[in-house]
Parts: sequence; structure tokens; C-alpha cells
Amino acid sequence: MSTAVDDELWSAIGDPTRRTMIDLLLSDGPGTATSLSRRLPVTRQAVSKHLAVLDRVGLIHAESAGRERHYQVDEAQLARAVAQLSAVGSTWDARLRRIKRIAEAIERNRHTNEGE
Amino acid sequence: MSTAVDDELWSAIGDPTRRTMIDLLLSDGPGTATSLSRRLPVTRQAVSKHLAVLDRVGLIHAESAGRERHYQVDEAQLARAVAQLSAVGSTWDARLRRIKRIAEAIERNRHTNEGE
DNA sequence: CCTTCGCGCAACCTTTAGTTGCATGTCGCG
DNA sequence: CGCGACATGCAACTAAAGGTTGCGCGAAGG
Repeated sequence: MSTAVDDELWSAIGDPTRRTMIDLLLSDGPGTATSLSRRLPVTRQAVSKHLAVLDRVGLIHAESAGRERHYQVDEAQLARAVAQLSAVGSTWDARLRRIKRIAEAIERNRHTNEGE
Repeated sequence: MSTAVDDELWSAIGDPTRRTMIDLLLSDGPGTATSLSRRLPVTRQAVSKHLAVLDRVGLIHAESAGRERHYQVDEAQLARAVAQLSAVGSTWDARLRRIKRIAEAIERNRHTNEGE
């Protein structure tokens, strides 16, 4: 049901700091570890580690420019990730609906049998 | 952008073992720490800790029956959680689309100005 | 009765998110 | 050119979380 690749994606996106970083990179465009750390409640080094994680799973990619290292969201990969997440959501949603249908069926049955 | 409640939900659902547990509870109905641990690659104690986490954020709730403790998914809460997840997904999706639009607009502008 | 089974608690290990401190490389300016 | 300022990377350390083993206790059941 959940593959190793899935788990990597989830753990990458599951972290609140990493999610906020993706938000920032999307809203403000490419950024560096230092620029991101200025808008986050953690140090530059922590941000740097998160960038490494996101880079490793392919959600962002870096580009060196002089002494700076600019990171940018890989749109295609992020879109793929979003699809994976919503897939799990809809699986659960479908199961919830199915359970509800079964419950209602049992309920109906109970009612019709009460008269005997 | 991400509230503390959101983060609790994400960290609850972000763990692969917990996600599988929810899957099992949905597909097989209510279960105990022992019954779940038989279908998972971890020990009963690990499962027990995860159940405690899921219980604390309200995604499942327990019911004592003799020496057993049956856990069950709280459908309403899970539905709410799924909604939260897909909300983040659509936010990113919307931003990706907006960026793409802006990029296209710039591209168009560049082309019209090239003749001057 | 006494064995078995399910559970919770405690101690411990490992990984990961976070910190501080330091060394290195690049930019810009006198 | 030389030097200060700044961005980065690397290393060591701490804290929290997922996982394990081991133990003790209460409920079921032969």
C-alpha cells in the first residue's frame, strides 16, 4: 500500500519546516539557505540540512552562483508529490464511504427484521 | 500558513507505520495493539505507542473490552484530516499554476519587446 | 488453581531535527 | 592587490521520536 518511494516523499513533506520552506520557495521564488533562514524560526544550518533532504528526493534543485547557492522548486516533481498525497487521501475517503454504505445497509436490515 | 494543529495532524499521518495502521483499521475494522502488530513489521509496543499518538490527536478512539482494548477510526476526524491534507496540496497546486501563468506572461512580454 | 494472553511501564538504542563553533571561498571596495 | 564582510560547508553536541527488549499485572479459560 505504501512503497519506499512514497515513504521518502511523505517524510520529506511531513516535516513542518520543510513544508514552509516549499511554501516560501513557491511564493517568493528561488532562495538560498541564508535567505530562507531569515524567514524561518530556525538557523541557517538547519535550513541547509532540510534543503539537502528536499534535494535528495528531487523536490527542489540547486544552482551555484558565485558564493551563493540558489534553490528552486522542481514543479513537475512537486506536482507528482501532491498527486501521491491526494491519492492516499482519496483511498481513505473511499473506504470511509464504503463503510458508511455497509453500516447503512446493516441498519436497514435491522429495521426490516424488527417486525418478525 | 501552517498552524500547530495542522502540524500535529501531519506528524500523525506522516509516519508510514501509522498510515498503514489507519489503512488496516479501515479495511479490517476495529483492532487491538496485538492484532495490528501481527500484520505489521514492528512489535506490539511500537504499535501501542502509535495508537497512543493517533488517539491523542483524535483520529482513533479506544474502547476497553475485558483484557483487550479495541481501537477504531474516528471517521469524522479522519475526513477532516484528509481535507486538511488536500488543502495544502491545492495551495501548492494553485501556486504552481500561478507561477506558470506569470512565466508565460513574461515570456510573451520578452517576445514583443525583442523587436525594439 | 494456575497457565496463558493482552496490556502497560521502564530502560535502552538509533535516527533526525536542531544547535553552536569553526574553516573556507567569494565578493566588493579602498 | 589586500582585507573585511558575507554565504557556505563541515564537525561535534543535544533533544526528541521510533523502535527494541524485559518485566509485572490483571483478566480468561482449561
